Amino acid sequence: MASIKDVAAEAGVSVATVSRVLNDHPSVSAEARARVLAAVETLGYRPNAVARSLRTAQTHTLGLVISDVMNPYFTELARSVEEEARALGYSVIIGNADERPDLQDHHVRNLLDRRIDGLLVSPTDGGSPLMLDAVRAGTPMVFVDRWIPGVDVPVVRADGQGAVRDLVAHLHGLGHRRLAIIAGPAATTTGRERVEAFREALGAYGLELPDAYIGQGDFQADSGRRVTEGFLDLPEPPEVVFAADNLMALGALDAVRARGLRVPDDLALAAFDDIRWFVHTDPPITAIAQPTGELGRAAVRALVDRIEGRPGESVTLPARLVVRRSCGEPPASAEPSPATNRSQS
Amino acid sequence: MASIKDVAAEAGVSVATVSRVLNDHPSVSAEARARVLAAVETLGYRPNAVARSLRTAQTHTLGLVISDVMNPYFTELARSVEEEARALGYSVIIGNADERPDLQDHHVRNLLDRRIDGLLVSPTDGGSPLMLDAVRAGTPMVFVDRWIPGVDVPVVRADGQGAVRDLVAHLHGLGHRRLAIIAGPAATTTGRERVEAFREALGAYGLELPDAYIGQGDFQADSGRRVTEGFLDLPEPPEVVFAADNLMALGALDAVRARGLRVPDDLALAAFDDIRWFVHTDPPITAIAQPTGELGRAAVRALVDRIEGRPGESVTLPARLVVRRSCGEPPASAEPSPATNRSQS
DNA sequence: CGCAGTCGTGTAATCGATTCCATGACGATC
DNA sequence: GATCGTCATGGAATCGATTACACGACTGCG
Repeated sequence: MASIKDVAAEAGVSVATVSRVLNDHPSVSAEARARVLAAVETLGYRPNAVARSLRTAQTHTLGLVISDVMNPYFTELARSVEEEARALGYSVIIGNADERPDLQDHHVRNLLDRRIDGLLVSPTDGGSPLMLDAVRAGTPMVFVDRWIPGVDVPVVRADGQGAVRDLVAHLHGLGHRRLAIIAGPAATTTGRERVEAFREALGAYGLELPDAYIGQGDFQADSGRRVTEGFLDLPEPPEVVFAADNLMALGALDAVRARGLRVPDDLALAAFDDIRWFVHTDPPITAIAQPTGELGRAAVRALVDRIEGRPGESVTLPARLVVRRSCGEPPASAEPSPATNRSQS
Repeated sequence: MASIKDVAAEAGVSVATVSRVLNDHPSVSAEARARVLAAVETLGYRPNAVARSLRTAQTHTLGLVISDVMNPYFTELARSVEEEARALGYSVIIGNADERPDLQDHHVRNLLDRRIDGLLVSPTDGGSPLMLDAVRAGTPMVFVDRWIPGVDVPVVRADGQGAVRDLVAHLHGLGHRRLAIIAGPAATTTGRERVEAFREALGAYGLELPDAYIGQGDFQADSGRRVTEGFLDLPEPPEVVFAADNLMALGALDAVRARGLRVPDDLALAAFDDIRWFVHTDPPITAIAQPTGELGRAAVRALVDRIEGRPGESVTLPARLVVRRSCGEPPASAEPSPATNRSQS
């Protein structure tokens, strides 16, 4: 593979001149520039990003450590992150933590070793020493979706409180009184917050959220199945299950189906995070939709701001309720088109 | 950030000794080793992967250029690729081509500039000059899922022919005679092959595949919707639509639903690529399942073989039919459990 | 006791870029 | 015509690692 020296030799100039042409520095004669460009062309030369990064101490790369790529919500987040980053001249390296703190640390370490310019994290736990060290060392960082309390890092996330209130209003209106939730890991902010928002919304209707109706999940389908089975085995099972993410909703659906029961007749179901397939499930699933693409883009902008020395601020966007049929009688009118979901709030 | 020089100074040895300790080279005294490790500890030193890569001309990184991350099939592929690569001591950088040749080239160029050790590609088109140049230049490469004919690169893929035959047998047995397909782009091997396999399987039953029953899709949901609408507008619409990937099946479902029609009564539906949600759609969708995880792992092994100087061979694994209810009367027995899908062949 | 071989260590070259500094040519100004 | 500034260019240092080579100390053997 041709190096800058080869180009310099071919063009009959010094490496300094080649470098200047490549970085279009003003003081290069038109003639030298032409000769260099011709040499670049004939040799098929491409600058070595590794060498360049060593010298400039910049990689123009962002790290994205995500809780679980197989979760469509995070897949979409990753996609929007990459798009916005590309638009701003950065590449993205994704690390999939699979909801495992050890894997998360592995990826953070790997990304730091590669000297990425900044880190976007959706933390799987309450903050490992490694992550806290990275923050202390001044690594530009932004949290997205989930965050670690008490750490001075901008957070870009959706606020589900209003939507959860809308959901509970909807459920209450359908006559449901025994409402249960499949929570995410207590170590995550979203795991805790969604339970709190739910409890608070129930309180407004004078309803309780007993411990037996709080199932401990881990944001994976299997835990949704397991928790739902537990709910169904209760002497007084809930009438509604609210899954704190879409994968646990899938598991809940599996569990209900395995018992030969039906949604919503035997058990109503709602989920946090809307995905395209929810329109076509049996029945279509009522969900709380996050502005995922906008979150990803805002997170990248905040991170790049930090990297380039600007403040980089936190952003909170509202989530919204999308009513379908999984909680009971269909809404007044069907969704106008399969492509767009109707919001009720 | 501390460098190897700082460690050397702290430990009172030369940088060479530090490097030897770090790469556990045999000839270092126990005492020097201890002092170096202590210094590494107190400084929180981590080797700079950029500098190391420059010197060793190895990045221990694989590039994965994938057609579309939002497609669950590719998401799963990416996940298994990363897992196997990690097990073999490599990291993976993913580039999402979004089915766009220009984006694909962008990512290939970017990865090449970063001097990745090898490239895993699921080509979106018939092979850009850039990609062909990379092959010619000797970049270790392996194609996965799709490939470019006439290029000497190992291919790891699933063979769907048997499963497509099984599917057509199933459809024929249900009494369907007018079968249509939503094809993928003709520039991709999977786009062409699936049509050919379908045509051939139909032939075995004396059935034709008229041009009107071949819809041109692009592996994205919108095209599935558009093509299905076209089919439904035909004077003699097909009885079955076979979508060449799961996203186009989603689009087909949208289209059928928008007309107020039902699957399978008004139009039967089958898809290439099985995903977890197909169990819970209305109705559950009959699909051809690829051994996705095994494909990803095999592809990484082949690529790493190439990188480390071993041959690196092509692998073809069989896909299998998973019968559900989207084509007509349910199979003899229901799926035994939601977690495992029953194969019929 | 002397010589060869082994072992631990340091010096310095190297990877491929960027960039500071020096130099020479040339034009403008007084 | 001397002086100064600008411009194009090249030489060399530098980033942070790895590694070939040299060297001194020590061991073992004849």
